Order: sequence, then C-alpha cells, then structure tokens
Amino acid sequence: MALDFPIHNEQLNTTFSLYEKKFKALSDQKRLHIMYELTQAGVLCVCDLTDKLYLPQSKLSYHLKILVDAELITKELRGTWSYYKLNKKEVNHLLSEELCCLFRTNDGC
Amino acid sequence: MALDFPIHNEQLNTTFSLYEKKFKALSDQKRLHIMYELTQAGVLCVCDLTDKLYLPQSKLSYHLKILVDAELITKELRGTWSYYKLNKKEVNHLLSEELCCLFRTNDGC
DNA sequence: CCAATACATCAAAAAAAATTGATCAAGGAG
DNA sequence: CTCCTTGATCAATTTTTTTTGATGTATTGG
Repeated sequence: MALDFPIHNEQLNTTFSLYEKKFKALSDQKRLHIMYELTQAGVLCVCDLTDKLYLPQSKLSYHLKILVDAELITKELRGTWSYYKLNKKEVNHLLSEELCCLFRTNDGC
Repeated sequence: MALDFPIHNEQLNTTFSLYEKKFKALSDQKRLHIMYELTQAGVLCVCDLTDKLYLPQSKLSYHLKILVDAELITKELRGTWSYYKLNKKEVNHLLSEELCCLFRTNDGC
C-alpha cells in the first residue's frame, strides 16, 4: 500500500508545528500591542491592560491565553489578580535583535 | 467630544500592522515548509514545490502569494515559469539567528 | 497548428479564529 | 455575611482564512 502523503521528516514537521503556533500567536495587532505594553511595564494584570488597550476583559483574557499557550508570556496568580509578563528567553530565541527592540527595554536600541 | 478609542501612537499601530502581516504569513506549517524548501534549494518553481510538499498547484499559488505579499519571498517570472526564492534580508531582519538557521544555509548553524 | 504544461485566479464551501455578552468562582473590603 | 472587583470560561454569532475544483491565459515542444 503506497502512502499518498509525505512522511518526509517527522522531526521537521514537529518543528514547523511548534513555530506555526508561536507565529500565530504573534500574528495579531492586539497581541503585539499586549507584548509591547508588557515590555514597557514589566508586569501587568488584566485590568491594567483593559485601560491601556481599551479592550473588554473577556477579549483580553482570550488573547492572553493564546500568548501564554505559545509560551511568549507567562502568568502568575496572586489572589484574584493574574499578573502577566514577557517570556524574554522565548522572545529572544524567536525574534531578531532589531525586532526584539520592540519588546526589549534595557539595551542600546 | 471625547474619544472612546485610543489614538495612542499612530506610528506604533502601523508597526504592529506590518508585523501582524509578516507573522500571519509565517503562522502556517505549509508556508514554513515552503520557506524551508526555498532555503535548501535556493530557487524553486511551483511545480517543484508541488513535488516536495504534495500539495495541489492552486493551494501552493495561494500560499506563495501570501508569502510574497508579506515580502518574505520574491517571485520572478520567466516564460510560463514562476521562480520563487527567499527574501533573505527580510527574513534575517525578522527572525533570530537561531531561528534563521532553519532558513539559512551558509553559516555555522 | 495542436497538445501539453505552468500557473494565476475565481467562486463556493469548509474550517478556524475572533467577538460578544453572560455567567460563575474566588478573593478582598466593609 | 454581603457587596464589589478580578478574571476565566462558555455558547452563539460573526469574521477571516483555507480548501477545492474549475476556468483561462500564456508558453513550450512536437
């Protein structure tokens, strides 16, 4: 029985799948804006972002979850608050230095 | 009359919009695979990619257009053939060196 | 000229992602 | 305890993206 689809390289497909997820998370203005604000502020809760982006809470929670799932940001619970911040390591691994400037504060950019 | 949406920074919104488009182009396994094959081969026409990705021509044309529009690859017409290759400058500007390894041949990665 | 190939594009359908408004659970404050 | 705030989640709808198959144009080769 012949295969009618490519096995090709399973490892490679896994890699593509991983980056698909990360780039999908970045492929939205609102989420890029969230990333930017997190870069500027360091740590923010949902209500802070509501003020900054003028978006309703449910929409923000939705987009934040996508970024967390892609491991581009992290979430820390403290009481009723959820504090979000950039996953700098992951961002730096993914994006060029020029681009990281948008999401980076303490360097010469 | 009060504004009920943020002006914030027009420049920044333009930037987000630009990157949204580029990341959207990258946010698909098939398109990442196309990028990878172009990296390996240098230049490819649609029919080459048909063989490599096992995708119908119309689907490939669709995805190639998205990558061209995002300026991640370029297209050159010669007769009936369309030759595609990476826009290395743009890719390198966008992605980290580690990641560019996937889309780069002549360096120590 | 004819047949075959390369590929862009289009319209309809299917699939995936985003928005919306509501509900609910868990804390904190009085 | 009661009220209020934070924020996650859910179902229904809307919007966007992708797939599919067909058509059309240009080019190549015999």
